Amino acid sequence: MKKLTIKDIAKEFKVSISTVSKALNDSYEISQSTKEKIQKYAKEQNYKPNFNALSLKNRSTKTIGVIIPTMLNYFFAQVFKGIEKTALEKGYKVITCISNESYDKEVEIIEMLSNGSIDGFLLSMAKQTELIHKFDHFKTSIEDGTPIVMFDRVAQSIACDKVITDDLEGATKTVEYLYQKGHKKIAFVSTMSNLHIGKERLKGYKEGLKNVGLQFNKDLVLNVVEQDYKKYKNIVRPFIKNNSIDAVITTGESVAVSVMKAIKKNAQKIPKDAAVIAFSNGILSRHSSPKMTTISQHGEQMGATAAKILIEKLENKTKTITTEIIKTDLVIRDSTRK
Amino acid sequence: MKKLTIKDIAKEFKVSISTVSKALNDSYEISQSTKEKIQKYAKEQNYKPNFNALSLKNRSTKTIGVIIPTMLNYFFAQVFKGIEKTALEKGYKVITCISNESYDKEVEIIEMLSNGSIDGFLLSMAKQTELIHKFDHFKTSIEDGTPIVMFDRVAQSIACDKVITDDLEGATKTVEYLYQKGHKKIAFVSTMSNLHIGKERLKGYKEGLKNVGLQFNKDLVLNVVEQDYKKYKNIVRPFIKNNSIDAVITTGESVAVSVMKAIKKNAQKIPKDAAVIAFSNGILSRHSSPKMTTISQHGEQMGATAAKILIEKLENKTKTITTEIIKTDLVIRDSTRK
DNA sequence: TTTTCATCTAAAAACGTTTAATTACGAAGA
DNA sequence: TCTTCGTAATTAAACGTTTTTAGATGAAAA
Repeated sequence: MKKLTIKDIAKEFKVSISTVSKALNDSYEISQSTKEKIQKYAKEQNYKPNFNALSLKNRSTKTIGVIIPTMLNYFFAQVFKGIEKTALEKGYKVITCISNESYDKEVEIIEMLSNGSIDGFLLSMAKQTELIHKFDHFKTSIEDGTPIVMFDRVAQSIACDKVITDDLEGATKTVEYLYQKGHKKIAFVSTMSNLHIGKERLKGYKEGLKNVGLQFNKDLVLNVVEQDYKKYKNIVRPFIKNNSIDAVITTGESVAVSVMKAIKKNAQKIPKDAAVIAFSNGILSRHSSPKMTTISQHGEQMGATAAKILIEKLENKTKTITTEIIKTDLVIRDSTRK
Repeated sequence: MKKLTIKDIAKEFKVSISTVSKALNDSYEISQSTKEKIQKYAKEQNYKPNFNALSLKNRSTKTIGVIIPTMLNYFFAQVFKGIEKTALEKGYKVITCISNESYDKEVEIIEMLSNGSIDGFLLSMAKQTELIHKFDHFKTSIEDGTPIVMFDRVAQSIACDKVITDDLEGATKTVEYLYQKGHKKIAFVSTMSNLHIGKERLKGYKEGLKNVGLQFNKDLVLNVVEQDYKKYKNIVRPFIKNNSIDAVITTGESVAVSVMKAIKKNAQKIPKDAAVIAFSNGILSRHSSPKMTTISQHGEQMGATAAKILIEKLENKTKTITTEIIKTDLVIRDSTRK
């Protein structure tokens, strides 16, 4: 019933607790016979060293704090999968908290976990935090000796390890790909124009246009606010109707679905008359009709990389600060010409 | 830099550590003046009692272990959201592990966390566990004093608290609803015929038929294996083609999309000629065309309920074992007649 | 026989807390 | 004056480990 401790084992064999501890750790100081019987007994009784006692002693919890804006998003869920898997492989547990895109929640979580619960943080900023640009909580944590590795939505000005996707190049390459397939009027629809990664994608779009010799036309850029996906239609439809577009790049799959509907409504065939490509990792793109060509982001790899970097830092294998860039992939499906 | 401890504060004021401890806990044994100056200082210096020391002393970690089959699933992600939110509100942290539907992983996780890392478990069984029907790891954990609350995929034979959805009634009501809208040939497509909840849904379907006086016809039941969603088409299309169906209930949204496509292919209009209703919480149903009518499962509420039950148990407010049933809701969208 | 050494085991301190038991000291009551 | 009491503080033990330091025993060396 009650958990077995080293003390109980000591009593069982009428030896001191230090003998038991050393026996279990296979110390040279302990005779073979003693070690054997103690180890055998411990195994039989399923003895497990108490986690809190160990953490207290070692001043290390083998636990990582993860702060993620939401889990109701395929990309972040993928990142989390990568984190959890890698952490477990390396013997680390994961305490996961959801910031819900709120700055206050983020601060609260960091506060709460800064009492020796965890060895380091893995986090992606809340939207609100990025908008109001308040990063003191991150700085404090790092200064207090709790390292942070940021992923996807990172704070430029904070000196810490980062893992990001190559949003810029992803967009650039996509424009080039579309141009190569014969598209000339390529639109860009963004649901994250206020976020850094949104800006990067736009920048990449412009760069792509320049690379292929197309003129940038601000009328072909549409910014919609995320969340109210039901309203996408009202904004997207006129945009498609009023511009004779032959390709659209979107920053997310949800709005891409709206775009596809609008294109069809506009009596254009996909991909014959107009192609659609979305930044996405979701399931929507795989089930839409036609199935969507996407710029895929390798969320799991991002999570795994971030976890690896943090753990190496915690185990003092690295001193330097790095920014790892995860490449995007163009996954060709049926919303683009063959 | 280094974390402030009670000892440091004691040194600062040249008092004993117990005085500091009592002062911080506002004990009557300590004079007002001493309490004030110590509390003030602690606040200024942002003192936080060490988590591991506390856990060791109190034999309670205020931490919950969550074992979830996957996060790449909107329903489970919703459940997790509910868990995390409720836990945090009640001052609990959450260590989250993904079983990936694997029995071995599940066992490994329970082993790993059974060293005083957590006070209790919140879990939904891996598919494999349910199939091979091996529940000893659950039993052991409970016997060793670590309570478990199971959600959604629960082990009938284990005596512990459970939170489930009313799959049976959800299906029954749906059949009745469809009948009332004039449907007579109602099919049932399952992606989880081997899981208990799958069986419940089938049972509910049959019951519904009986209630409205329709004959059960096994030809109208289609079982497909989950996962290979790309292959759904090959199985679903002939099924739709060969049976003159006027309504379909599916256990998931992914296969429902296939069903809808097959119906269209079969030159039937949705919902005029055939209606489709899926058990689902996902985003697919909200973005499909037509938008799907669903039996919605309240994942967040399920998570919140499970967390609440576990925490009450941990804080000794409850002794009894309960099974909480979360009702489903029929969310009417455009794949059913008005 | 005494010293020295090797081998094994035990005691004690430490990690950061809380709390029961104890002490110190001055004021009030006898 | 002596006892009793109340207040404010300290000491010590405990939670479960690891690790440093110390001790015991017996055999080999002198």
